[in-house]
Amino acid sequence: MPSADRRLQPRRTPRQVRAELTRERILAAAAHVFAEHGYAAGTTNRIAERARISIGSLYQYFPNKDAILAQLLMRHLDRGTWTQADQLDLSPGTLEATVRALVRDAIDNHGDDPQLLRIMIEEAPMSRELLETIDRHGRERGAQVRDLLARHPDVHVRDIDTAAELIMVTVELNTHKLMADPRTIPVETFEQELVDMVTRYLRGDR
Amino acid sequence: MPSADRRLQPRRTPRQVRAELTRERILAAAAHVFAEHGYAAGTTNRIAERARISIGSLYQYFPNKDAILAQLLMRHLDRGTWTQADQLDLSPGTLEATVRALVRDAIDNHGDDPQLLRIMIEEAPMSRELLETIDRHGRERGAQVRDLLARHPDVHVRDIDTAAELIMVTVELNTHKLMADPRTIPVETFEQELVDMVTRYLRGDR
DNA sequence: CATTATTGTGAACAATAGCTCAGGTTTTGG
DNA sequence: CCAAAACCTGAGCTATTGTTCACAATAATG
Repeated sequence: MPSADRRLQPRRTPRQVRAELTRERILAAAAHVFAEHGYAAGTTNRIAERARISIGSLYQYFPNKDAILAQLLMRHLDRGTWTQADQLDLSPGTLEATVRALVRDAIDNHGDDPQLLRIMIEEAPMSRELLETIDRHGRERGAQVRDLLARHPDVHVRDIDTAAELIMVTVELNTHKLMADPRTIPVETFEQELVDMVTRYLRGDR
Repeated sequence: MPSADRRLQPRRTPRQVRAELTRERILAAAAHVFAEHGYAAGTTNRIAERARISIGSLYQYFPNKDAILAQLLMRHLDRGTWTQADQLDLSPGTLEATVRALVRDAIDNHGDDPQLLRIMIEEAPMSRELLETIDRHGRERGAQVRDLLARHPDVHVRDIDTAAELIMVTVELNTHKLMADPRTIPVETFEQELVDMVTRYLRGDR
C-alpha cells in the first residue's frame, strides 16, 4: 500500500509549447482511460498509448500515477462553478427557486463524464494535498449555502449548519447516484422531486 | 482487468468441522484486512497471515480474491434486516413513525464496521452473481417501501415509484456518508433532520 | 491398525504494473 | 550555424501480488 503522501509535483516543468501540449494529451488520455477502465486497471502504459506518447514522457510531467488522477480531480474542483447559486447572492428569489438553483448547479457539475467523476470520487488515492483542496472547496461551498439559507426569510430549521450540511449531502449524492446509474428516473422528474423534498424540509414549520 | 465473471465457487467444500472453522477464520480475517487496507491493498497473503493459516488453505475454499469479498458482501446483504419497517406492515403508525423506522433500520444496518461496508460498496468487483443478488435485494426492499407508502393515507406525492426510489437513495446514502465520515453531526440530530425532511416530502401538499 | 479421504503447508511461478535511464531528437538562443 | 537546453523514446528493471502444486499432516472409516 503506497503512502498517500508521495510527491505530486512533476520532475520537469514544461517550457516549450510542445511540452505543454504533451501534458494536455496525457491528461486527456488519462481521463478517457480512467473513465473506461477504472483507476486500478487504468495503467500508465495504457494512458501513454492512448496519448500516443511514450511512457517515458508521461513520467517527465507526472511523478507517479496518483498525481495524474489528482491533477484531474483538482481541475474538476477548480473548474466547478455554482453560477446559478452565485446569482442568488445578488438577487434572491423564492425558496423553491433558490433550492432549484442549487440542484441545477449540482446536476451541471456532473454533466460531462459522470463515469470519470465516479472514479475520481470513489477510487482516487487521497493525498494530503488533495484532501485539503477538497476540504477547502467543501467549506467554501458550505459557507455559501449556509449564508443563502440564513438570509432567506422562508427558511425555518432548528439549526442552520446542520440543515446546510444535510441538504448539501443530499443534493450531491442523489445527483451523483442518478447520473452514474442507468437513468431509471428522467432528469426533469428527479430534479422536481428533489427540489420539492429539500424545499419542504427547509420551509419547516407545520 | 480481470473479468468479473470468474467462478465464485470454492474448489473444495468443507466436510469436517475443522475445515468450516478455517473458512470462518479466513472470512473474519478478510473483513479486518479489507476494512483496514482497502480491497486492492488487502492482499491474500495478508489475509492468510492474519487468519493464521497458510495461503494455500485460503485457496482451498475460495477460488480467488474476488470471491472472498463477494462472500462477505453476500452475507451482509442476507443478514441485513429491516425489522422496524417490517413491524409497520402489521401495525402502521403515523407517517413520521414510518419514516423513522426506515431511517433507524438504515442506521442499524450500517452499525458494525462502516469501514468494511464502504469498501464493499465502493470497491467490490461486481460479478454477475453479485449484481443479481444486490439487484434482487434492492427490488424486494423497493417493493416493501413502495407498499408502505401506497398504504399510508398521509402520503401525497406525484408518483409513488419515484418517491420510493428517491427516499431510499436519500436515506441510504446520507446514512452511509454520515457513518463513514468522522462524525460531524451527532447521530440523533442527523436522524431527526433526515426524518423531518423525508416526512415533509411525503406529506406533500405543502 | 491400515487405508483412504480430507485438510493444511509454503516455496515458487507467472503475470502485471509502476517506473527508470541511457541515449536519441527537436527546439532555442546567441 | 552550432552548442546547449529541452524534450522524447521504449526496452527493461524492480517489486508486488494472485495463484498453483507437490507434499505433509490429520481425521474418518472399517
